[in-house]
Amino acid sequence: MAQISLSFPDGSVRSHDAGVTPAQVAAAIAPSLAKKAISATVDGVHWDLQWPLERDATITLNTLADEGPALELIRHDLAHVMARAVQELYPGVKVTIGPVIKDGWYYDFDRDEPFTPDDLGAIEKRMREIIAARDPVRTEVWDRPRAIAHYEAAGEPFKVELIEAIPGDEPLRMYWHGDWQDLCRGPHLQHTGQLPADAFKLMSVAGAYWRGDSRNKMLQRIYGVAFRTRDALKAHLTLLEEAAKRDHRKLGREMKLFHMQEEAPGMVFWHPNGWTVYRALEDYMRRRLRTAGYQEIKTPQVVDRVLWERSGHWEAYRDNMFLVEVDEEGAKEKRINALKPMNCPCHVQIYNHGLKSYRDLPLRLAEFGSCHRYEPSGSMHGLMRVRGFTQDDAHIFCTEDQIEAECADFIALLSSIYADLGFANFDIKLSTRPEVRVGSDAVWDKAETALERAILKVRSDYEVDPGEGAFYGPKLDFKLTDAIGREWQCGTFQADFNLPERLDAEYVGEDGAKHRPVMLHRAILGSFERFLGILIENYAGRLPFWLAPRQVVVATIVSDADAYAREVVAALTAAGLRAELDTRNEKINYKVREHSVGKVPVILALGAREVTERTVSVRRLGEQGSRTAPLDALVAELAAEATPPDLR
RNA sequence: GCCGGUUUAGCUCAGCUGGUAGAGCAGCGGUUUUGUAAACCGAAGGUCGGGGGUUCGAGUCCCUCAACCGGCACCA
Repeated sequence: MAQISLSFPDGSVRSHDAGVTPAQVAAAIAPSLAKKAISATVDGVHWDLQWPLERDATITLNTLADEGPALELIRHDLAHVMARAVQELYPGVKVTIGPVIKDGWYYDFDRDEPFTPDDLGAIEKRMREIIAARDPVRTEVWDRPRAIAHYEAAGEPFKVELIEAIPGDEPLRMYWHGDWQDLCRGPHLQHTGQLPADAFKLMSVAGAYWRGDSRNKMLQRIYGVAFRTRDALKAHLTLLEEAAKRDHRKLGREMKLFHMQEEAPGMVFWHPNGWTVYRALEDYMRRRLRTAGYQEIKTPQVVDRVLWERSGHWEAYRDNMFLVEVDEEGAKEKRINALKPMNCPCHVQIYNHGLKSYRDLPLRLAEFGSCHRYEPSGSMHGLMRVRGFTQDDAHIFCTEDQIEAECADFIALLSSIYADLGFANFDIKLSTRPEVRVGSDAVWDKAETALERAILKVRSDYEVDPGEGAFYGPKLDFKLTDAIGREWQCGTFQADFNLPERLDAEYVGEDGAKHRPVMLHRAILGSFERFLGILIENYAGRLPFWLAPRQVVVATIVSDADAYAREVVAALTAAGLRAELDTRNEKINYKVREHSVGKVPVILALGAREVTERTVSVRRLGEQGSRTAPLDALVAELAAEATPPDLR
């Protein structure tokens, strides 16, 4: 029999018969290793202990101590164990897929009855029994007809469909956990006893469409989380609790920032505190855009359908538009208007006024554009996904040759703004040409390269999403993460070869002839609403001083300090600070607690001593103690701190 | 939009198998003048998300609509 040589991480090389399995290799080294091994990594590929090795390779034997492979296997095997538990407890349930995801796994089932929280408990219990049984994991390679026949006989139509979707005549791999069988590419553990019975938890059940398509049947998805140890699981659950405390919907209530109500779903009622933050952010953005060469404009909210017909929105986007019907006296038919869902067509109207020369380009028109979109009811989420929102929108009209420079400038501006606002890290995604598109391949080549090169000027890591671009041009998405780890698109940069054509935008070139400009849609915050939601969560409500709605609360300890407190508030206000007075008949402990909960960054406590000395006792949010400072010095200090980052 | 869950006082929540609603905090009135994360006493506060039905009787059971929460789909 042929020999193969296996190189180990410590540099040693061992010779084995071809076809040897990693399990046998481990056994040849030490019985203890054979026992605790969970998988191998063979030339960088995660390899099942049962899979034969046919040629020379570098090999690492993994144990539960190796976090990466261990977590992957634990989560993957738990998905199988859960599916087995479900089929044992609820005969007739059909299985589909169960992949590993961040922190855990899910498995989608087809069952007529819904799973209840009680069911989750029962399933977990059954899973622990399967783990305690230490059932062996076994694998075999089957050919396609056999696999299909098996699943047809077993009444598992989803599995049949999966097999049929696997390309070519690839052999299929079957896995058994005990007697329970599943189609799976592996790898898996040696036996269920290698699973940590106390380090996983079933979290929730949710609907999910078969193969992610809303035209398909809705299945029931059970989510689980798993780690290597009980402590790691507990740490994860604690993290979730902490994240829940940062939820902007909860903080928005506690900090009296905004509310929403049934009569206007997806619309925000901004309260004084929240609106203060909003305006501080808007003022900042206005300054940044002005210095970056943008001109601010304002366009109508309500626009006749004819413009939306011309722009193409009427055909493509009408279902998402709020329509306004106007019954004009004497008119033959009702006139239909729509609340603008986007600003672009209006911006082109401004561009189209007057003849533009190539010398006018690039022309950057910015608007804090209030838009309304009828979002699906199930997609709304606090401030993150709303029906009425304001974009920090702008459209750059330029030539194809200017795309790259404009994109590079944009990314630089966005990076600087994100940094000012506390986001050093964000993800960039480049979406390239889809199947159905407008514009020549030459133009797409040019635009995609321009975007790519612009990114590379700033950083090397970005994700490419082939085919996910808009039909009118390639785009960049800039994503930030919320408290619960969900990603939200904020910034965007989209090249558009379509709208200038549809709305007949042109400029006179150097050659005296008329040309079509390219239109670049771009936003940095995305929407003020979403961005504020993310800001609140990112800072857990403790906004930077310059953005804090109430920067200082002046709280009296005794009523004899009331007059002086009013004087202190006046001094702070005169220095441009947002200060509030609290002379209520309450103990200082009470006031400190209440304003701390309200996330006020600075509390000034005033008692008899401060009145006499003309000082203030300063307590910073999050700090335990306090310090005493002369009033004038403190006012100057805070005024400096309140300066927005771009004015420092 | 789809699946599941939830909706009781301003907020957080209790209310078992149907017998006509309860707590803490907040708010209000009073006492207290207080030194850095909740002083004390008192009175009050709810058509139990909307509508319909079953029943002698519905917060509780059924239907329906809505909003919200978690997913899925959507986010040209």
